This record gives sequence, C-alpha cells and structure tokens, in this order.
Amino acid sequence: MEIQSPKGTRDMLPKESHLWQWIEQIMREEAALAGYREIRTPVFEYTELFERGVGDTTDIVQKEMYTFLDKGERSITLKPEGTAGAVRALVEHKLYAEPLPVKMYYLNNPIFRYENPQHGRLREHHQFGMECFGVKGPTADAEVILTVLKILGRLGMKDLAVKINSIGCPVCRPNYQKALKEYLFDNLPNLCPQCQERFNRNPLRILDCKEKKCQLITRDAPNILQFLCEDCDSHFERLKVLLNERGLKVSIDPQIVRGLDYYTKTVFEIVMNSPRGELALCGGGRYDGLVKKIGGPELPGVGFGIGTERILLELQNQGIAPEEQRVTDVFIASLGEEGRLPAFDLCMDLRNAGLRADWDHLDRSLKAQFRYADKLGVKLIGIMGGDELQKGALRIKNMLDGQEKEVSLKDAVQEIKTLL
RNA sequence: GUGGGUGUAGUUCAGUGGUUAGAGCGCCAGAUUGUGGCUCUGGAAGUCGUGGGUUCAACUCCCAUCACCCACCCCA
Repeated sequence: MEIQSPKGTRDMLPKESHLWQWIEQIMREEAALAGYREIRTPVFEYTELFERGVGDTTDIVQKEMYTFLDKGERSITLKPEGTAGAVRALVEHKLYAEPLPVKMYYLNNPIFRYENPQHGRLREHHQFGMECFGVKGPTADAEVILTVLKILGRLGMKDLAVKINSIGCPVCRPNYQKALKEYLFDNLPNLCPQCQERFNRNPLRILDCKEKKCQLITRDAPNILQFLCEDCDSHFERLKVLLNERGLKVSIDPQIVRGLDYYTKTVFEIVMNSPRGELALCGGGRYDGLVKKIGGPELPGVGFGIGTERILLELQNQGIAPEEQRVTDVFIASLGEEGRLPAFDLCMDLRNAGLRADWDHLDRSLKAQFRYADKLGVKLIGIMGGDELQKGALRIKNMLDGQEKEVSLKDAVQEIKTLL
C-alpha cells in the first residue's frame, strides 16, 4: 500500500509555492508597516495551556485537539489556534516589560484540529495572525481589523463581509447570560440536545447554533449589545467611529460569539461567500483577561487569525490567483560530448553573475533540449556546438522572436545579461 | 463523531461477469544532415485504492478497510 499524506493534510507542491510566497510577502509588509514583528512559537505546547487559554467548554478543546503523552508522560497538544502560544511566550519571556504596546505577528503557523475534512477545512492548516498587547482602547481593535483588510485588499479580494459584535466583559456578561437564560428557560425542551447542554456551561454559544429550531428561538432573544456596561458600550461605539472614519462598512452581528472562551468586548469575523455558502476567512477579537489567565499581569490584548488555505480558495473563487513567473531565464544547450563541459561551465558562470540559468542534465539531443527549454519558458537559449567551440563563440537565440546572433564566448555572460 | 457519493495509466475519464483493460491531455522518441511552439507517426506507462468472499471466470457482484469529495457539527 502506497503511503499517503495523513487524512486532512495537503502537500504544498513546487508549482503552487509562488502563491504562498506572494501572500506571505504581502502579510509581512503590511504587518511591518503597522509596527508588528514576527514571533515563532513551537508547533506543540503543554495541553494545559489550551485548556486554560482557549477554554475547556469549547469544541476545540473538548473534541478537536491532537493531544498525546510524550515519552516523559507529559501531555502535549499540537497547536489548535495561534493566540495561546503567543501569549505564553509573552508571559514566559516577560515581553510586557518592553515598551507597550507589544505588537507581534505569526506567519503561516501550522494549526491542527481533529475534524472531518471537507470544503475549506483541513486537519492541518496555516494561519497568519496579529496580536497587540497593552492597549485598552479600541484603536488597537481598529488597527488589526484595518490591517487584515488591507492585506486582503492588496491580494485583490473583493466582496468580503466584515461582521463585528461585542460580547461584553466579566462585569456585564453575567447580566446578559442571566437574561438570556431566563428568556431561553421556557423553550429549553425545544432546543437541540447540544444547546441544552450549552445552557449551563456556555449559554452564549446557543446564539450561533446552526439548528433551525434553535435559531427560531434565539431570533428574539435579548440583544447582548443592550446589556453592555458603560465601559464596553463606549469601547464598541468608539470602535465603530474609528472604522467608520476609515470608510469601512461593517455589519453589526449580535449572533457572533466565537468559539473560543477568551474573548471579551470586541469580536469580529471576515466571511467570504464561496459557491457553497458562507465560510469564515478570518476571526478575532479582544481578549483582555487572557494574559492574566496564563500567568502574566493584567494586560489587555486584541488580535485575529486568518487561514491561508481559505485565502487561496477565495483567490481561486474570484479567479485572481497570479500566474507563476518564469523560473529560468536562459538555457545553455550543448551539442555532442565535447560541448557538455563548456556548457556546464558557462551555466555556472551565468549563475555566479546572478542570472537564472540552466542546462541539460540528461544528455539529450539538441532538439529535445530545445523542447525542454521551451517548456521552462526561457527567454534565451545559448547554443554550444562544434562550430561555436572552434570559434570560441556562443550562439544566442531569442525564443520570443526567433532571432539568433553569435557572440564571443568571453563576452557571453555580459551579452546575455543585457539581452534579458 | 453521524449520513451520502467516489476510488481504473502522471492526469481527466470511458469500460461493466468472459480473450492481451482503452481514449484525450501530459511524458519520451522520430519526421534526412545542429533549433522550440503547430502538425503527423511511434513508444513507455495501470498488481483497475487495499484485504477478504461469491463464481468455472471479478475492474465489474458482496463484505470489510483506507483515502478523497459532499452534508451535519464546528471553525480559519
């Protein structure tokens, strides 16, 4: 039986790597423009980090983590999201002692969730994320939202919907939870079994249940935005002003509650309309209690994660993925045994001069070498045959117009450089 | 985790109980003497996902298993 890549994983092949590199370059540039520096944290962490950070009532922790005991009997978990590891590193290295705010991004971190793969969902996927620590006010929320939108804009994406909401803080959320539970209590038997369980553990999650009967019930549920305390309410209002100021159209969606427990105040999602329906491309929000929960000081934070595979999907949906550019510029063809060594030599000299040059590794006929070079899409072919060798010359053919010229071998590198 | 569909050359697919399993594209080579794209000709390439079973005979029928696709759940 042929060994395959594990279920829910994909190989990134050489022919598609240019897309990843293109996306990564834009992400790096925009993060840098906003003053964020890269952090790289381990692919695995102690399980406890996610139980404490992400929250043990979440689906992620309850049923989707890759958790195992290592040989020292430590419980290890492959990262199921990006924020917890960044926060752990912040606390462990006391980065909060540096000038605030501390701004960092992670680029295409592998993320693992044990789920059944389907459209736009893998067991291993990659996320870019930004985290800003130490800012209480909504300017940081606005900064990360605007930055990710700028990235998506530079990638050429259109028609993405931005949804925001506020889910309050430990001061006001209990009041809302109480009101929500009172409202739901009479309908409790009519909720789906899962929501009945959520009722006690995490009633907010009932709001984004996809079951029709639950949605009917929650449609007229109390609106969390009406329960926000003064602090949360003013934060949300000021955020809307900031986004509005930059001309950003966002929709307020009180149903967004997010699947991670650490969020406070702002939560947001960017969704795309794939042919198969709405798919979240980016999710994030504010997590003011998380740093303390992980063992650090009282330090607010806000950030997001965005899935690179889903960006690629959306680029394909919109038909805007760029073509791969030419990989090799010049090919040195040789004729006969005596031509091989000089061709090899010239090819290496061209590379040393900074040109993308290749030659025939497979001892093929001249015709086959031309066919191969054409498939590579090279602009120039240098021909090293018996005639040229005798004269100490190189014949250069321009593959775009078919023109040929002969130059002296010692000028060949310079000549090719100017022709490219 | 639950339900539905699919699995045949590198790839997209055809085949359907009965000889040596086919096609397009791709790959390799040739079309007189040192030259790509177009055309023509030829060639290589498959233990028909894997393991069992039924049968004189299985790519074809049955069972199991694995993977992929889709839906649910949830999410990026």
